[in-house]
Amino acid sequence: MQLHKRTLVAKATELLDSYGIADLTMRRLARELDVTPGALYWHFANKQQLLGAVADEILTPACAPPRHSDWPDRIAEVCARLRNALLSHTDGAELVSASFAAGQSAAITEVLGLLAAAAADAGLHPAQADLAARTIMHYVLGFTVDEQSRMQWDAAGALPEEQSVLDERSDPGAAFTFGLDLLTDGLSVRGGVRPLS
Amino acid sequence: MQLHKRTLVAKATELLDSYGIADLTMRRLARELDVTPGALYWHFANKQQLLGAVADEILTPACAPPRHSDWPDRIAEVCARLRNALLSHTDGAELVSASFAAGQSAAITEVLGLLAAAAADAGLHPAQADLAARTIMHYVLGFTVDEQSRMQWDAAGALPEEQSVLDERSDPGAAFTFGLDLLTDGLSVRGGVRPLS
DNA sequence: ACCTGAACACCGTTCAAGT
DNA sequence: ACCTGAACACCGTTCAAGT
Repeated sequence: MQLHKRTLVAKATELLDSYGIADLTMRRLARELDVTPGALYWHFANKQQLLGAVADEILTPACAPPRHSDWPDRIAEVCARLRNALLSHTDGAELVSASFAAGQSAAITEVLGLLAAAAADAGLHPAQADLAARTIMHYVLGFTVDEQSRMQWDAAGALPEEQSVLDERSDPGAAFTFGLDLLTDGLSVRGGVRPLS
Repeated sequence: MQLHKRTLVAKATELLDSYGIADLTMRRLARELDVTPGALYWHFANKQQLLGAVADEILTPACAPPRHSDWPDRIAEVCARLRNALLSHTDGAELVSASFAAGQSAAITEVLGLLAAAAADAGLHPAQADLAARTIMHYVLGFTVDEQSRMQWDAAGALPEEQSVLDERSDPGAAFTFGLDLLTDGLSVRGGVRPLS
């Protein structure tokens, strides 16, 4: 049976979910597909490109058109979807972060577009809106890489167990929202278009 | 002559500056020091730990006590020093970013402390100040990784050459300041302590 | 205490040659 | 067009044994 880009990406995503990014190697992927390592290079020029395709796969849910019309809600919605997408795959944040840095994912560019549009609605000039979008993206990726590495570290080791108060320190969701609100507040100051609240 | 941690770190930094992070391998470092790869593992438990020590070396200039007393100036000062430190070594941002994610650098913790103190002066509660510090750190690292990869990409290839206007799009320094101001504005909104201007 | 020798178990990538 | 075979040039880490 013939090999296709999509079967490659599907199996790669499966490997990622089961064993993590360290074990997502070209050789292992080839073995799992019962082909020679060289075969993969007919479909992808190199590993970076393959990882970019996996990043696109992971980010599909985050690319859907936002439901909210108010710009602060739209930013919150896109970022929440982004974080959820990253968290639903083992080492998802790390993989997407690497693909972002390498500029290998079309889906990341799409998400950046959604964020830039929201920033423009906040009143920023196009060039500033682009910068703001990248800033938000860096925040979400950085935060989620942190969060996920802690999660996976805790899942294997001993963790202090059950805090009584659910403040920003113990609840990652609250911490995420806090940092995002910091940026959103900054946007409304610089853009001049304040949120409805 | 005996091997010491500091000679190891010094040679590793030298390798980084000359050939980049991809060529900073344990085997190459050993070769350059005229020892067997195994010798390195007497001084460092693993590669991550060695890279953490290099990150500490890189970040030394960023750990100096800030000169400014006003909190927004202090944040700007620390972040500018941080960015400069990263930019003065090949792949410096990438290396420190990795050590941050791995939690292997004491110097990063120190810088986080400086930022958290400034955020507290802006009027945030301690837990919030810690989160704000991490948010700023994610921004600076993410931005500088981007900037540096573009720099090094341009240095080897063809670049469009000389924009006439020095706006945020063409001037990395202005873009950096813009994103940082976004966060600083957010801090003053949430903290209630507005900057002097 | 500090290092060597030698191995273990891998990597990404290329490319002539086959079908 | 698509894949195999086989190589090239490497990795990080471990550990008995030497000094």
